[in-house]
Amino acid sequence: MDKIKITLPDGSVREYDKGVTVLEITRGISEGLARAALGAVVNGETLGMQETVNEDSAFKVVKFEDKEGKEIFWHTSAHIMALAVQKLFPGVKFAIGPAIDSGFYYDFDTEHRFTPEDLEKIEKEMAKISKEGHILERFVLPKDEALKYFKERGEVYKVDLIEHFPEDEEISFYKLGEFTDLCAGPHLYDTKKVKAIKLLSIAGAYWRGDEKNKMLQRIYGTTYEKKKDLEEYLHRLEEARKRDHRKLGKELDLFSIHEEGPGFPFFHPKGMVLRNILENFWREEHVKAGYDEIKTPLILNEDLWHRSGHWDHYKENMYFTTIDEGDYAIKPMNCPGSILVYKSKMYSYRDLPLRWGELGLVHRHELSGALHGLMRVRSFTQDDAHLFVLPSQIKEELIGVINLADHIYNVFGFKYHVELSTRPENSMGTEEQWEIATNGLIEALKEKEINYILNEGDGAFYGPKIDFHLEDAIGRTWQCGTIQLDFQMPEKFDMSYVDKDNEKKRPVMLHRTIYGSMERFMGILIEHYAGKFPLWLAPVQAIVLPISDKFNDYAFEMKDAMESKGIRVEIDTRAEKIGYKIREAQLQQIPYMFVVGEKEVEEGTVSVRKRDQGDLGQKASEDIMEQLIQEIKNKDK
RNA sequence: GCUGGCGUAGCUCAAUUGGCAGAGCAACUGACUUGUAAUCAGUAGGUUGGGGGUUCAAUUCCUCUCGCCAGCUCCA
Repeated sequence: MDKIKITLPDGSVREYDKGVTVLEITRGISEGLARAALGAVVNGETLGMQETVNEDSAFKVVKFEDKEGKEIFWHTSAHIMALAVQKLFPGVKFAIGPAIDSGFYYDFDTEHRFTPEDLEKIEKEMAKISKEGHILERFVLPKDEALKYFKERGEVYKVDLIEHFPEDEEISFYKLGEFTDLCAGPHLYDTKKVKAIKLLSIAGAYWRGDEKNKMLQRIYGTTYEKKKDLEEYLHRLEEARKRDHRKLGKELDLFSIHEEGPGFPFFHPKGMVLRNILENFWREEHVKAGYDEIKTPLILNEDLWHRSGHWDHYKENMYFTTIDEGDYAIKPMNCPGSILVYKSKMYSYRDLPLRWGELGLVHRHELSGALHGLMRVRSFTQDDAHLFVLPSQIKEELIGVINLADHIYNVFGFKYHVELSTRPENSMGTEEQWEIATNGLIEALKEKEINYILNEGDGAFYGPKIDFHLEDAIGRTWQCGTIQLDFQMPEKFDMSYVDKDNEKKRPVMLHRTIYGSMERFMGILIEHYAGKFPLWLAPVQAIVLPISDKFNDYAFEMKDAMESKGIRVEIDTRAEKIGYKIREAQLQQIPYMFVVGEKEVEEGTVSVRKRDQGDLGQKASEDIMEQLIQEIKNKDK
């Protein structure tokens, strides 16, 4: 294996395997202060670092994988930005400034309103700081001295942070020029590497993320060592903007959202073709997986929502109405409806598990600022299902749902990861019930050998959940599927089945979605494919393009032949040149274009042109299309 | 909801210190009858998101309101 040679400041040379990024080398010094190991050289290049060190250790090399290396780079960049802001805007108070996925931010508290012009000024100042090559120096203070340090300087946010630290902990600081920050590190050795700098945006953010706290001003930025890498990143941002489903939804005429109904999307004919394909596919897969389908009403009386707990836990997100002086609510979730279906008769243990799917339209009053195209709306159709199972069937049924989700995501070529959310503060039920439910989910995940991220306290009010987060083509993730294990609703609604021993017993309820919602899933699909849908999803699969109107009759013949085979085909008979028609068909991302002119009429064929770029996919209709093309071409042979 | 920014033709965007609202594409009409990413000519299209105010005069300044965008919070 390739080795990296590192020359340490004392002249000694060490070798490390390639493939790890060695960013930090530390050296112990006296007086309880840690200082930079000066000038470690890796493959001829000076590296830097800072890290906690005790007096005994001569050197400590901390190896970072790529991701952590970037974090360090951006974290140092945040400090550079803070120093620049301190210089340009004296009196600014500092909150926090971490690295994030693709850069960093810092939260500031100041009367001054940052403007785009300010960002340019700050960028310039940062470049200057970078060039000057300041060293980041680390030192520690006991808690009381650390508090005193920031109190004297009026840094209320730093004081607030330190007050939450344990009493006996040493507080670590990093000093960069005139800017000294509370910071655990680690950092780059100096500022020289931060060469390509771009501040991206200004936004509001609450202190500690709590909307009751003061709103601070957050500046987002990103930095790279090489200008080329920054340009590549900005290019990727631009590409992401190009595949924004709100833009493509308009261009491809799939859906629209109007001022008359913020958060209530309208689906156009082509959008409905896509939506219906998704629904049909969903139904086919659920029949195979042993599901039945139900449908429950949108409006149900208020009393039901009191019983379900939604009144106490979800009221602020619900819409209400009055009918004949009675109080009603528009459903924000489908479960109570499903429960009423269950309660309409008696069940034997032999009837369970019941798996009831429902494409259920729900309405939720989301905050106006949260609305986002199809991804976050106020009315949406969940591809919901409720499973009523014996306690002994929990694990098996959970695994069944996980398998179904995995299968469906694979068809679309989505990668995904799973997150587990546990009991929130404002929830129903006993500690014991929550533990059993949470362990049930963990066991199913273990059995499937699925790694997951834990979100403490993020569960639904009636039970813990696992969420499936899908990754789109450019690496962003979106929460779609969810599985929730619920002991509360069956109890609230006194649900039962009759067991072997002739005793009435309580079923367990599973809530789950796979697409999540038709709307969000469509939004993700549009961005995932950048509008270049695989053939089986394309709203228009083919278009017939006559060279001139002399060939219209033949073109219609071809169109009819394809339609009779179930192909979604259009025809463009306008008096335009063929180049113009092809350009339009290409912009509409139509997978197949069939050009017909004199030659084709004579030979009884069509000339096939495939859409540029975009995988036509492997599912279903691909075969039919190819077969059809062959049939037309071989017609007279 | 909060902080900041933005709303001009169906779309993408112009309009100097407040001084006659414009262009390209799309649409429509006509000509052209076309061979693989934009044929030519013409026509029409606007209470400048909405209300109120300042002014001789408001797309421009002030104010309220609605919507959109980014972020926070929240979430399928």
